[in-house]
Amino acid sequence: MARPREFDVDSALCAALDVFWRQGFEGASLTDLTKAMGITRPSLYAAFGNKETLFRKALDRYYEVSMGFVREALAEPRLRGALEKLLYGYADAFTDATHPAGCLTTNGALACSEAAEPVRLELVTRREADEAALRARLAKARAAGELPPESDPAALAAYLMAIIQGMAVQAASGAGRDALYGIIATTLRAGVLGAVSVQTRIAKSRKAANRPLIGPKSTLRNVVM
Amino acid sequence: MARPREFDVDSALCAALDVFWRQGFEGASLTDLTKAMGITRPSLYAAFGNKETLFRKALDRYYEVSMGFVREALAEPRLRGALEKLLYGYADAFTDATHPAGCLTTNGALACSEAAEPVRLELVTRREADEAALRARLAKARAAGELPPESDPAALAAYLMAIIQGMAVQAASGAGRDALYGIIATTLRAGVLGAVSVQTRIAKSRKAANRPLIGPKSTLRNVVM
DNA sequence: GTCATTTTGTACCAATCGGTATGAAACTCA
DNA sequence: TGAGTTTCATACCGATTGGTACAAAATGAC
Repeated sequence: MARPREFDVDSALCAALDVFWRQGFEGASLTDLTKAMGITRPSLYAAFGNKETLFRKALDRYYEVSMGFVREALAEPRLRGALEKLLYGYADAFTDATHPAGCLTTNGALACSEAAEPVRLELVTRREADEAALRARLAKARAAGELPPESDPAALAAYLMAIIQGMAVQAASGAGRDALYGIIATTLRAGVLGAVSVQTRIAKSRKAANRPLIGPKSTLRNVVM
Repeated sequence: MARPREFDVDSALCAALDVFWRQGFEGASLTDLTKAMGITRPSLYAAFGNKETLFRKALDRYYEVSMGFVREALAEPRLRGALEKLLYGYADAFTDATHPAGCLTTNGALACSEAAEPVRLELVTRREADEAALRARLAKARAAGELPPESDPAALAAYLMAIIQGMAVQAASGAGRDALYGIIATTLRAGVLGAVSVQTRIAKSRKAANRPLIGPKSTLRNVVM
């Protein structure tokens, strides 16, 4: 009943996502966007509203596609597996050769002019939601006895998010996948997961001795936790 | 022999620094800058060259003033003291109420348009230099026996820089000083410094037993390192 | 006071910013 | 073959971008 559009909305959005990812919200001009998307300005505005709504749709797509692993990582039954999948998933996403380096959520608008403030706040909200999801997973792990009762899921989540965001910064600075893997290895060896693995060993010895999961604190655990 | 300038170059640069810190290089317009500095555009160009050279001078000042603690932190004789001063110093700088939140080096230009690419590369270089200095300090600590010989200063430096940059992201997102202190506490309790403190305890017991500093590895250290 | 020198404010530059008006082109339905 | 509807390309909008030309104003040297 009318003239059909000559471009694919999905692939155009995908192209816009990459431009925002590489240049940030303010650094991406409409000329950059339309050129990458292969469409004209009026087509962009008819299909996506304006620059800000286009960014929000690109952000949704980013979470669906590139951050899809997060949900399934957190759904892992054991905490150690969940955190490993989570951290390595982020490292892979931040250094995926088919996309710009780093993280859209940190690249998009860490600091910006007053005009882009709504976008910045949206990204802050997303980061907070990511941290909340991780916090919930850690709380669940503590309830399951995978973390000692005196551990603080909020503090651990903030710590892990800092490492993830730090990896995002380093990836945006040119760090390769190997460098990020090294950071994760250090984290897993000496950090929170040290406690987790110790806890796991304790749980195993408890199981072998047929003792309850929740019991007196181990001196070993006190050292690392 | 000529008309004297009516503004103080230093305080004007200080004002420009805060604008760049809050809005990033691209997000700070000349109108924003001149308004904050209290000078006109020709005065700015006469005194500072152009926008990019102004940013570089502001960046130098940032390192001199707000990052001055880094040098003295790394100069601490013991590694534990050095890293504590370093981490808490960054947390304080990122949440100093007299300046914008976060870190100029990450806020300035993580992702940007092609026009700002030289500035972005300058910031990448600065971050690399910061990491190199930390790496050198860790290598010195390993040579002094404060870290086990099999530890990797490069990996540890990348790990610590990730935490620092992650704190910068969270501060820019509105996290307060307490939140950053919590991240540091988690790092010190479970992370690299766990190894350091264990090592220190081992060294102390060695000293008490009048044994050499470098000896067989402790099983305790194997757990956390 | 006069000159040379530098800073100041104003007013401006071309280029680009995000966003649109307009009319031709392309489609479905009748 | 129209009528109706939507997308397309072009050309444009006012506002803002980084950057300057220019002349008045303010100084020290003579």
